[in-house]
Amino acid sequence: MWLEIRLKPAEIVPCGTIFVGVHNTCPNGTIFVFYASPSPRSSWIDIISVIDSNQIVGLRKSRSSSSSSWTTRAQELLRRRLILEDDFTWKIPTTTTTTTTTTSSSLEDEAEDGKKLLMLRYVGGVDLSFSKDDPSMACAALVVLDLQADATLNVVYHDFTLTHLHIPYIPGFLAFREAPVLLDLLDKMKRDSNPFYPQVHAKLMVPFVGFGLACHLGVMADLPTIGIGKNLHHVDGLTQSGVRKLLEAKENCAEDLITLTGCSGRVWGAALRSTRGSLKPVFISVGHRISLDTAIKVVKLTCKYRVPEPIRQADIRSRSFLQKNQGVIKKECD
DNA sequence: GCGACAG
DNA sequence: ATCTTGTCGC
Repeated sequence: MWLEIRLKPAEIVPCGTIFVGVHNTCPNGTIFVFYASPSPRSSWIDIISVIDSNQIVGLRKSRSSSSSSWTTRAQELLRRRLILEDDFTWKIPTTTTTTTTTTSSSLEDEAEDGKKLLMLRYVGGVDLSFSKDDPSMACAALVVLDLQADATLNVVYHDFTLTHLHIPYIPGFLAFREAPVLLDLLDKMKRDSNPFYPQVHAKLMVPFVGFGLACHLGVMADLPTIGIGKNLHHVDGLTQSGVRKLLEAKENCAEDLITLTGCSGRVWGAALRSTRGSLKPVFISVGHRISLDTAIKVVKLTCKYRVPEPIRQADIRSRSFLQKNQGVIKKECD
């Protein structure tokens, strides 16, 4: 539900559009406010808390003390709930190189306290594709892959939503644009009690930054999440060319992996050359309820190609679904 | 201060 | 993100 206010040039400079409303990326008791300025650089997003119907508190984004990036109050509220350590009940399969038919490559294992530990099996992935003709039209995809012992990475579930996105892309605020429809897809799957729902022994992979989409979705859906980026969002002194240089320097090292530490000393994630042939790395960050080390292990397990398979499949399938169906949608609108 | 910036 | 053509290599 949205209230859209179009401002006249006299009211604010530069003039733009303010959206106010409830939003499924909002913590309870809060309202989403989004100002889309003609210049994306000066757009902002925030969530305000509601005291009663007439009073509101809190406003505007604030400068994060730990880095050079901007965060909103919304992101700060969600960050309080973020868990940065492993917090799940499953076990990670051994890497493919060591899976020499361990006769009982068992799907269960005994934990120290006697509890059964399930092997990680269902890994989710999400992505959005956009229409060329109508940039506001998008197809969101959720896929779940089966991470069997033979590592075939079969897609066992997929679902799509065609939608219109009224919130523009602003670096640092991607989650406000893409999280709502992805949360809907997850909710639908959970409501249906789908056996492949990536809840207990699974993960969802999404692009990231700071408190980015992966963290945002992870907290909102209460799922362990990993952030995957094909490009690096430049924060805290980190640049893609800088990372490239570091990787070149490590050219002959065994591990094609570097930790991304910003000028502030904060560790933002890792850059990994996931395929032997790829010069360009993928960028990994923790989302929710997972450590960076574990996140990297899971990414390695799901990399048939440069981009981890859950993300790749979500990307491919969302694009083809959009191309098959946007014509149908257009006809309906006539 | 300005510019850089996931998709 | 989106649009392309060809091209190289297994």
